Amino acid sequence: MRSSRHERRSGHEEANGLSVSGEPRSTEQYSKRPPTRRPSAAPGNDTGDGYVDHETASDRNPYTGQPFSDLYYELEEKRRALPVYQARQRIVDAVRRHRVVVLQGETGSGKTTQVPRFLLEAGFQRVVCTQPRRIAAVSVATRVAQEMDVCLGDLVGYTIRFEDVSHPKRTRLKYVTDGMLLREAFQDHMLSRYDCILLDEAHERTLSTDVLMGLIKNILPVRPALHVVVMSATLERDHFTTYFNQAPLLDVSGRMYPVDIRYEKQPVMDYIRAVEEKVQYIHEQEPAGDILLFLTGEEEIEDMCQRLRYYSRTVAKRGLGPLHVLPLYSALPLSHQQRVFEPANPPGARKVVVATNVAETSLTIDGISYVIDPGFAKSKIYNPSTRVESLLVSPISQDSAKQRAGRAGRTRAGVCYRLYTEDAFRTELQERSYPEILRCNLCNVVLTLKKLGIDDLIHFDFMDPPAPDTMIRALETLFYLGALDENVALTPLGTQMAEFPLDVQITRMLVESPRYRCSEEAVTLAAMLSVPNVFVRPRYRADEADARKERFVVSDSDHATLVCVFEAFVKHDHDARWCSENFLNDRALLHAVNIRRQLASMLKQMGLPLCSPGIRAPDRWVRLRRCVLAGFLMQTAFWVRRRDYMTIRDEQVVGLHPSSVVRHRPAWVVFHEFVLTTGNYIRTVSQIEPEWLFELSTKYYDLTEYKDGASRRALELAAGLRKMRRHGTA
DNA sequence: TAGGGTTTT
Repeated sequence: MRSSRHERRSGHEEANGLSVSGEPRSTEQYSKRPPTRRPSAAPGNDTGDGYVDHETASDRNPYTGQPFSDLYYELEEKRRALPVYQARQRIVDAVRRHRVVVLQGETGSGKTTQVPRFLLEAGFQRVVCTQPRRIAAVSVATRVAQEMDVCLGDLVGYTIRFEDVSHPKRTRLKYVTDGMLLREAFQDHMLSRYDCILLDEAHERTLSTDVLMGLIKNILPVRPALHVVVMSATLERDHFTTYFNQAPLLDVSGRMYPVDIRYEKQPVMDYIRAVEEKVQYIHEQEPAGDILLFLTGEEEIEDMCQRLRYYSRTVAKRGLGPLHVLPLYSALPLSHQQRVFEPANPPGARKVVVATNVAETSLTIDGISYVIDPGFAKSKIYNPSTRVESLLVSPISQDSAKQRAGRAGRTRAGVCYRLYTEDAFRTELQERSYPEILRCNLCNVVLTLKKLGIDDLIHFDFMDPPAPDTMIRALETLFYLGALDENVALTPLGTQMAEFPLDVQITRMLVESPRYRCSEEAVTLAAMLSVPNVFVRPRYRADEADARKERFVVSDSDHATLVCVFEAFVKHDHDARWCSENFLNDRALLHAVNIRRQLASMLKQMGLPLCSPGIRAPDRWVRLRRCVLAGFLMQTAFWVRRRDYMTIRDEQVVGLHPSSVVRHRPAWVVFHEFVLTTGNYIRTVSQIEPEWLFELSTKYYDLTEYKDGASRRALELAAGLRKMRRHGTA
């Protein structure tokens, strides 16, 4: 096969005047093909319709002119065995014939690695394929480059935050995170670099993919040569085809093994106990095979692991093999996460992976025979009336349950135990999960859309339009932050703010920071506020962890404390051991180092000076606290009683979160976030002086805007105080 | 005086 003679690429496409889009294309355009398609570059056999069939290709790589490597032949064999390979002509034909095609297929069908390549080989000039996760973009691009026997970063590449392994001209197939493609659209509203865009894992409905879909729908009519493929898991629905005006649906079934779904006969009262019993049942009654079970969070998982390890010790006495119990959640150190991919220890033990939703989408563990699905997950919800985002344990969707079940059929036939009744599955679980865009505040989405040149947000064609209240809240916040004007138009400040990959309040703090002469500190803080909590506090060593934290404390500011932690981390050369001794999460801190570097270079590019009062300056933290207030000006609270504060305007009674280092109950604080857990808490707070509020010269603290109430009285008191100080009487 | 699912720019 590989030695068969190939035909030189004929002029077929030019001859019939058809481009891949089925639209006339001038020869001038056609002649702009990159060198890889020159006849001398020896491409594969043209099957007569413009599709190059590498089955009859030569033993020289058409893209490099080099002989193929041994790895190439090995991978080529595997690739041809993929289900999607059989459908390649069908896929190419459909994409040529239609502007948008929806392609469904399970993980394992090979759609992510193969479809973009089919389209490249069919003659598309620049193909981009989005992924929701960085790690997927990297690993898929690497794989495809290997399969095509080309150097990664040349013909095939990837672009993710902090890492661009692509060539501006030579890269013709690029994998990117969805957020990254959205960023690219900031510079190039029409995404004119690409003639083919693939949105992969669209069923996950990430914020960025949703915005991209809306954007692309806008672009399609003005870019007649653009073709789009929306790829998703098979979830039996026509949501995408409807949204894209009856786009054709192709199904590329994956190589899935059957999964036997077993329901409970009666509703389960205590799912934790039911999970434990189900593991015991499987271990004692069912054949060998690893178990994956889903729980909602770290604490639940660590508890369950303890229980199961205890059980494992007891069964050993009864002559049963041991369990190898492994937790899996994203906050777990990477080395611990890796353990779920290793063989069971001792050999022959039954592996039990106790996981959060990471195992539903991000991490795929092969060799699972049993899935236990209690039907719950934590999910973020946003309440626009209180402006609070919170995590809530809630029932999963039918789609999510299907995804979980599928995890048992990846390498062999499996069983999924659903710890709820079949009736509950049909009547109580909603069909789909709420997409992210309906569950979070929209400040950044609005800013992004404005930056993309979309002015009419009301008529923007979201697949699922967000609630009007949420939209209004976002517009209001952006207005007070100075990003939008009275006409809801982007201000110069807003244009600048949209560039930053940060929450809008953090961005505002950052761009204000040179004015407070503390931009060095502000950049550090911005990075620290953008990563997960750096303080580790294991339940059984809580006191020890608290004692260690004391070393970094600046007693009137959690924000300043975070800066101190970061600076200590840098001083200790990013040392992982130092982190673990000090109960700090080194992964989060390293991430903060990267973010800080990126932000500092952005500030420099924008001509915003990096300055600091110096680490010994007595007013260092005062400046930082004022600067935080400049960004988080809508998030202040005043003291009412004991540990209780009241938020300004909304007048919610909130507690100071117990993790705060601020203990002396200052009259006014600025807070980073409002969390709803076992109570209402404000978390990551700093003391502020009330007169700073009026010095912000913002409408937000204009007393005439306040009805008579606690907020007004608190502000009046503060204003009175200000007057008294001015007259030297206080 | 406590709990944070997952991901991205």
